[in-house]
Amino acid sequence: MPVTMSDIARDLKLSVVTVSKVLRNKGKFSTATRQRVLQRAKELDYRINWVARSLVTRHTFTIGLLLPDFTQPFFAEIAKEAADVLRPRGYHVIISYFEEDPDLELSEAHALLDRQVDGLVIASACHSADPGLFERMRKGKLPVVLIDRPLTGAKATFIGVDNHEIGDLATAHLLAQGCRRIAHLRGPFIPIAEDRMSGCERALRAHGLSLPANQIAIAGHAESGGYDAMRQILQGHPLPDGVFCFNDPVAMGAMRAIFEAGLKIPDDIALAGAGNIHYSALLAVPLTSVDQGTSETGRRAAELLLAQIASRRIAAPTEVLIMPKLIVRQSTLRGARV
Amino acid sequence: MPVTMSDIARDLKLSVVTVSKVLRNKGKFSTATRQRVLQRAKELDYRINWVARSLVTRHTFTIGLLLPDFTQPFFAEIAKEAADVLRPRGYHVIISYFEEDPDLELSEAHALLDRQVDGLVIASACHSADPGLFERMRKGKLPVVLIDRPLTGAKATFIGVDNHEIGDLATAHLLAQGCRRIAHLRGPFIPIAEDRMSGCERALRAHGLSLPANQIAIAGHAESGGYDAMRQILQGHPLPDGVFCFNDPVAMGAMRAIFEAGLKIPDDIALAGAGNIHYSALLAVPLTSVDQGTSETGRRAAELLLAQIASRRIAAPTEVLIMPKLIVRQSTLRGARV
DNA sequence: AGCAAAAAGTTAAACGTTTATCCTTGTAAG
DNA sequence: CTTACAAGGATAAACGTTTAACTTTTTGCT
Repeated sequence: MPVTMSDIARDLKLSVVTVSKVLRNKGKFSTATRQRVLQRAKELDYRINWVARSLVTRHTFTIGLLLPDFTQPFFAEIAKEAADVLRPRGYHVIISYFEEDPDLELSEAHALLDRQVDGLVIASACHSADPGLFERMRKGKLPVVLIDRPLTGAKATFIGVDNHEIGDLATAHLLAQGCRRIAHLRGPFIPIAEDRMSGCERALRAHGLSLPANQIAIAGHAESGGYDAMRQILQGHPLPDGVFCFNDPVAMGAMRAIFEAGLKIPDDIALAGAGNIHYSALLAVPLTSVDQGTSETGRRAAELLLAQIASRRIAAPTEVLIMPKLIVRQSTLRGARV
Repeated sequence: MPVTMSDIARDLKLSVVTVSKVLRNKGKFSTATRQRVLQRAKELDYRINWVARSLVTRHTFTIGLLLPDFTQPFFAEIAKEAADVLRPRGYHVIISYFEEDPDLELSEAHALLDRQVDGLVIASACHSADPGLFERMRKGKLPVVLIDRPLTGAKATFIGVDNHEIGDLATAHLLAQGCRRIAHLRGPFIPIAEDRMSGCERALRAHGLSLPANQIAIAGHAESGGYDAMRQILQGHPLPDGVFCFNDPVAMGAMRAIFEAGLKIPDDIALAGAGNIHYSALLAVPLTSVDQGTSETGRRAAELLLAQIASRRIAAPTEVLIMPKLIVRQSTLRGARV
């Protein structure tokens, strides 16, 4: 029913090939036929069928974006920045999220490949690369960029933040603010959470302190987890005077728990998060956070992917580490008291 | 290079058609060949090529989602809920955002059609439907669901919230809390913003009050606009004792401006927003907001679209109006003082 | 045994493009 | 006046499926 090239060709008594060449402006044809084709195309409101074109060119101009959860501001911004880079080059983004479920992640990844995406950006929930998936991508010479969370065993380009440094920066700042009993609400059991925690420990050791097991609670990555974990810490004793949280949503949950306990931030407990999401500045107490260069991550991931696609070969796996920046706000500002 | 059906067919000395039928489990074949095909497919790690299938079936199992900005929590949640409904049915979502730019919106809409999406969900920035676009969709019998923002002149299913009621609910609540000088930080010049404002006026009239022009400021839809608009109101006189904001981000900006002016919420000024976004509960003063049923919107939009696709015809344009709910939090709680 | 119908496949064509190769014609150089 | 080559275009095949129509073999029933 929709207008096709052969409609134009028939009307103009030309071959489809000539029409195709004119519309792509490739090959030889007279300016006369060029005009006729273009005009007829406009009259009929011709639109190319990308499915048909993709089948023969083996190029869909489509990128798969596989994220744990795009209602998290961090990932939403990644998606936006990536789309920003991709769109001017004619690419569209197929988005897929897997709610931190490794099985779903795997099946969605395959589904995106089945749709013949030209490349994949993945922020994985898995610890290690699935051999089947990566074998398939290798065979298909499909460009991949991993973001945020590296995948052990994956020979792929990775771009993320230095998570060690995040833990170190935040903790060192808490120490500089005079905190001496520091607790950590840790993330899930994935490398980036381990790194943030060990960065925290590194900073403590540098001050001759340590992170005792009873000052660590498992919060996961969401607000509710932060709330629960903080309540757990508040049961314990002695109470911490500074808390470093895996990320900002966790810190928000912690904030809620601290308020409920009738304590003050930062006076009783100083609170630091990570991620520097948009709303961190607007919270009950504006939240000190470690910025992880979200927009740069999304942007560069897209650029690296496009570069791989353009070069028609899989790049030697590179690792881009973005340096985090501490953003100090009220939640940790209690004036240094050595 | 990738494995195709003809690879399987060749190995098994069958025709491609038989392989195709087995893999789709459609048509007649013996259980013996069924086994052989399935096993060979597994051995070769065969994956269907959706581009090829789509070309002949004219069905891509792909839905276009056209949003103003998916870093806004409201739209991110819409996207998530829609994807949640769509995925179990085998659909994927191509996401596209246009930063409130009508030209970009139009070209993106056409680009999605060029990719042969099976349906479109649009939260438009335009006031009225583009005849060209809607003509194309009508001709192609392409299902569309408009969400959040209706489009005058568009004969399409619409699902959104009763914006009149939002303004009414919030304002009536402010009045019930004893506010008597109510200001409004209005959104952009689009129908939903007009409705929220006129709902606000309706509630005021019901109390024999009005919304004077100097108590209205244009905030747009973002935090920064809310900040500027509130500062403008704070220049004026008399100061309001209650403010209804177009949405929550605007209210957050207003909150910032009010604090900067050294005023207290809700004692000096009560503040109400709309949208009830996730972080509203975690702000400096937890924000009273009007919930607009975001997740229901996304979910039902997807369901309505799937229903249209299944029925193979464009539904008679229906309008689904979701009733908003007032969520009272601290930012307006000052105890009734008649 | 005879016949219809079902079962199990096959062949041909189509979906809407692009790519590669081939065929005319006109023109300029030798 | 050839010859060669370029310009402008056409034809054939391919991309990987599905659909429709057709053939052959088997089964069931009387």
